[in-house]
Amino acid sequence: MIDLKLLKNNLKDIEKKINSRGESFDLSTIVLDYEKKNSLQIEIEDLRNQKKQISKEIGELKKNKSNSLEQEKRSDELSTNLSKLEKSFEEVDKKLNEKLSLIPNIPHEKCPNGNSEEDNVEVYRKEFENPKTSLDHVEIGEKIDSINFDDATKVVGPRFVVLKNELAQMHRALIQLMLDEAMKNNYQECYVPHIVNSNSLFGTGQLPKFAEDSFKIENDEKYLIPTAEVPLTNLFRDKQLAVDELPVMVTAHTPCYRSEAGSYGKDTRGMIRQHQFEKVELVQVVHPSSSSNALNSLISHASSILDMLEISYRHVELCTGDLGFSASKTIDIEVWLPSQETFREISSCSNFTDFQARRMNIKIKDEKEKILAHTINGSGLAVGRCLVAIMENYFDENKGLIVPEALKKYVNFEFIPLK
RNA sequence: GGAGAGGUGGCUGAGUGGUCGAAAGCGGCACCCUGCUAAGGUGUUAUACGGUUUCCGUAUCGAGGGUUCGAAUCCCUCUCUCUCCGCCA
Repeated sequence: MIDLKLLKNNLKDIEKKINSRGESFDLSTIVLDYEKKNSLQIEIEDLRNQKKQISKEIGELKKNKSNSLEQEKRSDELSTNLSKLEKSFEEVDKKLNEKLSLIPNIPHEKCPNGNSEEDNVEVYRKEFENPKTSLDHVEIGEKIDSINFDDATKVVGPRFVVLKNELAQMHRALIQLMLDEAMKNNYQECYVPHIVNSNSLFGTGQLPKFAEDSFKIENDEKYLIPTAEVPLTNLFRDKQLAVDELPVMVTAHTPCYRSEAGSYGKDTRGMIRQHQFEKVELVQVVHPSSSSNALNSLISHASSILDMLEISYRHVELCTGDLGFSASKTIDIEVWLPSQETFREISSCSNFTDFQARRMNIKIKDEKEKILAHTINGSGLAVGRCLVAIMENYFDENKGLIVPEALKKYVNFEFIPLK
């Protein structure tokens, strides 16, 4: 949620920034609604004040056993007027909230302008030498008899996968490695619910606009989580954090469920885009003055996994047109996939400024004042895609899939042989 | 799933129709006093929104509705917590 007062005082500037995302929002009607709401509020409060006074008078009169009919009549009149005004106030307020909750965050000043992925800007690249193969992870999976999409389709449907044998172990080991790394970086490990209520999804910004992206539990206002960002960040909903508790740093491994509505025909091969995947998420709640640095630290925490695994990656700053709804600034970490001869997203690290904090009322208590916190998060990392990256970067066509050095202490084999 | 009890400020806990945004205590903050100081005294201490912004107004006692001139208090619905029983990984 953006700040209404700020919007009112900087309408043109904010409208321009938000519309640089590519969609055209009319923010001036929001400001008009806001002003209308305020003027109604003034009227209503005045009438309520009068009514209160009269009620007090009636109380006094009754105590003295005096007649209070005159006052009761006036109070009735005020009530009639009030209920009319209150009704229109509620309408305006509701309309205003509905509109406001659909407005995305304001992109950061320095966010590169652009319309799509094409306009994202590479800001960093790190390369490692690895064995060369022309096979993609699906073919590699077959060669080591460890990956099966048909079984998954039978059990549930498309966009799921079954992993077996040592590859399934490696998948699990990756989670362990990522959590260990997060804890080394002082994140507190949490085990969190994988189902959340609609308030939580509203808080992080998936609702109301992106309801169709999530799996909803039938006959219940609850959803499977699309990312651990939702339960982790909502741990702090309606909380007031003391300055000396900051920065709050939490992590969790969870499965993530996404309907992938609107991505028909996209990444249909392999396990790049699935309805269910595992992820280790990093979340920070920080003071506004340090959110920019916090994002950088989080990016380096996430990237360190790829440094350890020695797989080439780059950082890409998302342009205004590619930015997610709640984010003000986002750096994607993209990993090298030889089969596609391209870098693919494996983590998305964002600064949400006070946008999520305003939606879920996360505050920081200073000695003097209370201010909204800033929230930061990113994957550290997406496990499925990381496994894909390992498969394609560590496959020796004569030997099998080699276990990256950093992962060896988590499994009891050096490589997965060809079957 | 069945039965019962209960949700009041940072916390404990009074309050069953008016002068209650709410006693008292604890905790916090400010000042004062004081050589036995982990003591004493005084004051202050909720949140949000709005305004003509050192002040004023309105709302908020789990949430929503109702009764009433007037609701923390009465009525209805929902929700959450606790206890007991049942079932169960």
